[in-house]
Amino acid sequence: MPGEAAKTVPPEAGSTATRILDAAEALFAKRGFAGVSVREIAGRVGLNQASIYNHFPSKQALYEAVLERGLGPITDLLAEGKGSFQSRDFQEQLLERLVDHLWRTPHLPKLIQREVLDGGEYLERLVDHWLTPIYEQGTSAMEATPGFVDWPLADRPLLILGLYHLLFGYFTSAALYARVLGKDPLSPEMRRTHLDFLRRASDRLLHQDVNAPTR
Amino acid sequence: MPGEAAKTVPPEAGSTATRILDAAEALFAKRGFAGVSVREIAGRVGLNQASIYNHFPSKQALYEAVLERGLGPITDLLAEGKGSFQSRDFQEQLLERLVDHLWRTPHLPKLIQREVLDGGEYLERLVDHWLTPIYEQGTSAMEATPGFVDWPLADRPLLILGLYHLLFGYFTSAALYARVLGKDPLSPEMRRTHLDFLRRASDRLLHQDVNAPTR
Amino acid sequence: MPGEAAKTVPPEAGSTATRILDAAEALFAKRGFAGVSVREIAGRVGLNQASIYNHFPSKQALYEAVLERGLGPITDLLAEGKGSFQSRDFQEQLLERLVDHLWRTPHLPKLIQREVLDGGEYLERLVDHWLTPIYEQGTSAMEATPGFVDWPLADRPLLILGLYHLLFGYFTSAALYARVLGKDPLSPEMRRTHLDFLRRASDRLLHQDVNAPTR
Amino acid sequence: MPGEAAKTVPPEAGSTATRILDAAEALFAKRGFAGVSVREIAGRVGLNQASIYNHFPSKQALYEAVLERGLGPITDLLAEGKGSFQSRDFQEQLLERLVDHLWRTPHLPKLIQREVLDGGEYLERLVDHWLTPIYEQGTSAMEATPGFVDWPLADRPLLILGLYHLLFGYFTSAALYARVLGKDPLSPEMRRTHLDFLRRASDRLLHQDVNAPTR
DNA sequence: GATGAATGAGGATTCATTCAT
DNA sequence: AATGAATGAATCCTCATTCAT
Repeated sequence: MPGEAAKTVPPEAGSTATRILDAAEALFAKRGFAGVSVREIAGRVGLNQASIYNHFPSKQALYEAVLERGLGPITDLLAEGKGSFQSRDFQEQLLERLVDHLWRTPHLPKLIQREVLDGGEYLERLVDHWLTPIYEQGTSAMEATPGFVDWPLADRPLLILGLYHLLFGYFTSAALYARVLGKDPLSPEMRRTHLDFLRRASDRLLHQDVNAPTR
Repeated sequence: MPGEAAKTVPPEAGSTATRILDAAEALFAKRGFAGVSVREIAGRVGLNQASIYNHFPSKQALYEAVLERGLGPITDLLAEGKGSFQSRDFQEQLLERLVDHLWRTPHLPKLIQREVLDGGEYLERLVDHWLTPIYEQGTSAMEATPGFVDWPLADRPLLILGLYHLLFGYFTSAALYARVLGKDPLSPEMRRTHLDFLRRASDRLLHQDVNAPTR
Repeated sequence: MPGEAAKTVPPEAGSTATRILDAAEALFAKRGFAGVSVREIAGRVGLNQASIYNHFPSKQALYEAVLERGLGPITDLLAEGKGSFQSRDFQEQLLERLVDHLWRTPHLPKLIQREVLDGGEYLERLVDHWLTPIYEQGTSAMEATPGFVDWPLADRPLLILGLYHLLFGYFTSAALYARVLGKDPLSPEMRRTHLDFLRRASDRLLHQDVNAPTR
Repeated sequence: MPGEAAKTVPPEAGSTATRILDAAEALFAKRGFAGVSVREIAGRVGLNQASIYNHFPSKQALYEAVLERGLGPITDLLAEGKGSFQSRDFQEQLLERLVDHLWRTPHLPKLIQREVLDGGEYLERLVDHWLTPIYEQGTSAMEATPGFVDWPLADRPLLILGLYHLLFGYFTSAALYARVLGKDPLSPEMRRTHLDFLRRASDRLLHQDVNAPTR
């Protein structure tokens, strides 16, 4: 998108390590691990290249610190309501809070999507240790949701991941949305539209008593 | 990152240029433009790095050739039925043919997603020259679909892009699916499940007479 | 010693790889592995830094190639007369040929001494595979030499290694000799003196009927 | 290279400066000036790299302090008996005291040998100001030793330097000895063997009435 | 006296690209 | 069409050193 002109992280914005993480997060999200040089990250923070290594032992470690920092709140969010997935209210609330968080950290979905595309090993750990438990618990909780059990068993995992794509896709494909919609998808006024759409879509997919034949 | 099992493109598989494109497609899909070196592509084809330049003038040009080759059939597919989006039969058929094509070229969605994440300028051209016209025509055609006009005006673009994510996400996130499902998402037996799921999901989103209050 | 002004290996002197080896040998001998940069080696050969890597995969590999090339002839020399150490004539001849070789490759002893000082692993392989067998065979052959068996058993290994130091020390300490002697120790006229000295010294240590009390 | 077993200089062992010197001596001996980083020296002493500069103005100065501290006692030893070289008793005694000193500071010969190999300028000063006078005085004193004057004039400097190699070589090549002898050359039980050998060897080279034809 | 952070210079190595063969 | 060799620029990272705290 616009304004590629080297934005600098303002010097007052938190500790040096935090400012490095901020700059790295933005850059890794925009161009991926291989597409970003340590020099560039340092430049954004107004540091010499070598100074990065006073805060992080390697580019890889910095990358992982970025992921860690970004993913923590999300897995927390999910883990938090471990026992209450079956309540529709909770589901609504969770959706709202997730959307909220993503709107505040729009780099995050891109980072995750890049990690997923790479099949990176960090993803592996994340999925195994955090997501799978939550996923399984969530799934079993959903068994109580009428609209969910309408779906064939085999489709249910795809449905859940589909919901994930519906949610994350908006951010990972912001560039595409911008082009197609003709307006900035991250503008404040799009936020409500986005949430409304997600509510409606998940409603149709999850909470409807469906007798309609698939054809 | 892992899984480097040096697959070589077999010498008999088409012209040298084609074999280069094949190797490049797989690698660019897996690791992105910046994450792949010309040397590595050449290695996969059993060529010296210099030889690549007998077939493509630059790495960038090779990358674009890969995109061109991959995207052509898809835009053709879409452009083909320019006038007939309003028929539900056609929509069903289009979905089936798209899924078909993607199953045959599973690298493609990854390439596209990377392009989208990068906000690459190639994407720009593609969207402006090809997708936007089709998108607009498709949208206006869909106005005849009852399940579609149930959606608020503002949501409709999001819905269409959401369908895109539902479809493409399966491939872009193959690594995630593999981990979560515990089985190879590209195995032949998953194919039908995937198509079934897509049918059911688009059905619910598009073709249902919905009176259910969104809450 | 004199003339530190970047001597360049003349372009006509053999293949590029050989010229790299020559330059590297001289530099590694003079300043050790860590004290020499690839850039400097390349500079001496009149090459760009990167070009070195067209001929050797790494600095370490280049270093080992230098050792290999230098040590080969010496171990060959030793291995050659495997069965004939007991003949005094052969011993004389061996000494002469060794001295000859070292005078032609005066960098070599320095390289070896540096490797010995480092306790490098290359030395390990060399000693175990090449030197130890020769050493053992040589030792047992010497049992027939009267002047040798005069030495207490425990001293014999030290004696052999002492002879090695007498021989190699002249080259490893060339700088010291230059300073102390006040003349270039590698000048042609010193060569005979050196050989004479070695003959006389080994004679006294090895071939004398000694009854003199050690004190 | 191997054997990095991070030995730390114990905190109680003397003043900080001394502990730095100890750590630096061991490391410089093992890997040479260029092969050791200030960070590593600091690490061994349990200090931050910057702290080194509270005690020594530069890496180079630290290196020279190490040499100074190590070489002082040796040149003292030699200078001490300036007038009494001609006595055989003194020679014996000197040898014993030298060996003694070296066994207590086995890093020293390695440091010296590295300096010699480098042809370092510190060596230059050392040789010119200290060694040459002693060497000349020693030589002229030896003129009274019958076994010495048996040697041709031209050989005599080589003989003296040869004795030096016999003595120092044991320490500079400790790694080689370890490998060839199959036991630790610095173990206490080797000490006597070593001294005995040196006595016997210098005896044969220096104190024998030799009529035996060199052949 | 100790240290965390900063930095310019330089370390080895890889990059995409060119060119003569 | 293929390649070995060459190269300038860039890669990540380490170096010795400085300085404010």
